Amino acid sequence: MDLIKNNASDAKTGEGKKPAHEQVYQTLRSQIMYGELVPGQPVTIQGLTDSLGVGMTPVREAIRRLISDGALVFQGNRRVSVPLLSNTDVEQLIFARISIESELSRRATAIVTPSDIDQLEQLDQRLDQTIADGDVSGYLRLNHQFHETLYAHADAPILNDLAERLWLRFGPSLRVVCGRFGTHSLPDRHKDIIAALRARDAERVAKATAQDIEQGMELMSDALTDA
Amino acid sequence: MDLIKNNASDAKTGEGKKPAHEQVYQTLRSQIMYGELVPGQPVTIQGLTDSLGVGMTPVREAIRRLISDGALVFQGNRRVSVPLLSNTDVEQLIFARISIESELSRRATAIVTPSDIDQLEQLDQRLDQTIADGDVSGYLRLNHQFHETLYAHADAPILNDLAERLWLRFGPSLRVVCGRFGTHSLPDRHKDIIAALRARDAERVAKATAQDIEQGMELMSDALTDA
DNA sequence: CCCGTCACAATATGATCAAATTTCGGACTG
DNA sequence: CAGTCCGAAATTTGATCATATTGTGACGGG
Repeated sequence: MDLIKNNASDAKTGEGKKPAHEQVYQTLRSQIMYGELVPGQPVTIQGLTDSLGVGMTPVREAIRRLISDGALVFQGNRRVSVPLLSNTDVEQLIFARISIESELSRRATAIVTPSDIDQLEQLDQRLDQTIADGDVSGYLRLNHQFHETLYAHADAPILNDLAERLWLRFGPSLRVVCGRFGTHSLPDRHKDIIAALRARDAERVAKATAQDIEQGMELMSDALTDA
Repeated sequence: MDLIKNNASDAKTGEGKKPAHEQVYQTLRSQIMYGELVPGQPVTIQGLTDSLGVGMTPVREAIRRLISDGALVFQGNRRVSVPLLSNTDVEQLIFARISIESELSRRATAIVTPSDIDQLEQLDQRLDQTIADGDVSGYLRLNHQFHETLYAHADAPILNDLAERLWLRFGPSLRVVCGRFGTHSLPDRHKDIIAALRARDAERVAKATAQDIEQGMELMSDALTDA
């Protein structure tokens, strides 16, 4: 919330000078992706201008962008909310994720360096820790970071973009599942992925990725059906 | 409860019920998709406010949305333009289109009614006419409409959304290809698709769709390489 | 050739208008 | 007499615009 005023102060850090609408977008995107906003929860422009302390134009732009991303939906007349996934939605997401992300894994296999793989392994170890601790937020962030890091090495920006879009769609619902079942039931095929990466076996990497996705998503599907 | 009220005030566009930012989005989207804006061409906010006769807020929102769609790109410093596809871009688009759109075709096969198929055939006949006439704009619109109509019967909004996004990306470049080579060299696997639909052979429909996509996209790839 | 100044375009805010939902009051019915 | 239903006013929210501010790039002078 203080991210608006510090334009002048942290100009020396070299990181700043992002426009406000970009910051609002990043903030909201993170809140949605990691489930700080509950599915079905309404989102109002004026509420956000108030809570974020910026004018309405940047908020409007960020919301439009997130709607286009599928991270927010246009609920009837002039009302937006975090989407609630139906069973058919989840089923489509499973197909799309497996298609796109398996390919990203496959492409990354030939490109990653051994040190990249080490970095992934480190991420996975921290991920295991969050699972052991029951740290849902940490799990969501690190799980995403693991996949994001892997896919970043595929050198395929368009496919990457599609994958990001898919993650934005199921992020909020994944949080709900974790909140209900805890982290212990979560699947983790990451060790298979890492081993296959070391072996430079692209098909095995793709297969492990597909399994990781399928298990996680079907868990989500079951939980949503139950609700 | 929704009585139709005629807004006689808006004389410029002639119709009135959608918000302005939505109209701006649709207009720009259409111009980009059907190649009325050339790839690489810069797009300015003020230019659009002037030419479209609306304030800048709606224009800004529309542009953000189109950037998120991948239909426009953020060229460095506060400048946006229609994207120019590289070879690796096209190659990724081929993969994604075949993955997603083949599945849409597959799903549509079980759902389409005979009259739906007749409608598709009618579209395809009009499409042939545009090819014979060398009518590039008509070809682009009808070709898109053919696929859109087919996919609409797949009852898979999320996959549909992904497909639309992909079309937005290659639309402008497709126009360039047609402008260079004319319409006669364009592939048309639509008759295979229609025949397979009538036979209710989902795999054959998917295969024909994949071939239609691959031929068209590779033609585009060649043309871009040549340039 | 470098630096300062000027101009233009984009960003951001607040005000204003329109629409919709909600709430409150009254009337009608059981 | 009480409960419910309908309608109008009020509040809340969204949409648009006009305007001020800021940053960037270009042009000209030193």
